[in-house]
Amino acid sequence: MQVSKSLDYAVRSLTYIAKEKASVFTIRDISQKQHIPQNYLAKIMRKLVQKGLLSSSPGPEGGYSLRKPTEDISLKDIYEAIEGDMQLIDCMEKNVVCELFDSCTQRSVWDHLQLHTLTFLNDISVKDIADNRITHKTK
Amino acid sequence: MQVSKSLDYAVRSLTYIAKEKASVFTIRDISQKQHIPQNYLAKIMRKLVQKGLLSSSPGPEGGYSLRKPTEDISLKDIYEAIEGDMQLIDCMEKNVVCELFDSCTQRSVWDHLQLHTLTFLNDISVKDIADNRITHKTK
DNA sequence: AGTAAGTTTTGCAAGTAAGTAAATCTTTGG
DNA sequence: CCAAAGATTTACTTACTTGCAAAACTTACT
Repeated sequence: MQVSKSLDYAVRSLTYIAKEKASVFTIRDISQKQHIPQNYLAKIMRKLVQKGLLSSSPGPEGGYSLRKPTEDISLKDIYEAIEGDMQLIDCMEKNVVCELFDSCTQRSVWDHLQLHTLTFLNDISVKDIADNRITHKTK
Repeated sequence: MQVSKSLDYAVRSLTYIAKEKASVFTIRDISQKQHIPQNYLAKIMRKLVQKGLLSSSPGPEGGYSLRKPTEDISLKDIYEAIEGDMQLIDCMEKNVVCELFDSCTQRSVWDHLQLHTLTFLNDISVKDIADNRITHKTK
């Protein structure tokens, strides 16, 4: 159970963007400041663009910029942009009716953990991180 | 962010053991009943033995048995037996003083999530799962 | 001593995440 | 139109997880 590099890089990049006042950022800038491999970052940014978190434009004066205010971008949004819908485990037999289903008390444990985690991620915005204000409201 | 197969298999196996009344279980039995690849399971069981959750003995009448009551084995114990200490992310530069440390508001987000997750795992025992009683006390 | 039932170890193959390098497309400005 | 600055895409390593197979070790029993 690990947060992937991709997700960490994505959050790191968006937080960087949130902290700076500029409106357009290049891959080179972000990758240098945040120590992220440039071509790898390019792929990550692409996903963020495709999912509508960022817009991009090539050419001089080009780069990436935010599509919405940073308080409206949650960690859950970033997670899903990068990794797709969360699925903490793959059920034993994919796309097949699971023989073990009836006796599977297992499943609900991971479901609970997943719900917990999603709630946690949903409650934190990029702005919260940029402002270093990440006390999670445990309800 | 995924629960590894290894961890899922480990929990599944221990839960199976907790549910049955026998005192000794063979790899073959567990792998057949729980649909877990036999040789892969062997490696997992080995870890559980090394970490003191199970004892094992070869030969006829041999197999694996519990080292302590199932209510005293938490998901956290199993996690740590299989994966080692939880580390949701590897810091940017391993074993090196991180240049970004001062401005790294990132880190504490993952620390919070990790703490959350560990608390969750620590509150659930194998017995809880076997008895299908996994309502987590969100405090 | 020998054999069967078990665990334990070793080696290999496929799939995926992470990283590296280079080529290609797109816009801006002369 | 041309060139430079940028994003985008493609291809190739590297390491790790998962899975598979076989060999090696250990105990109980006859």
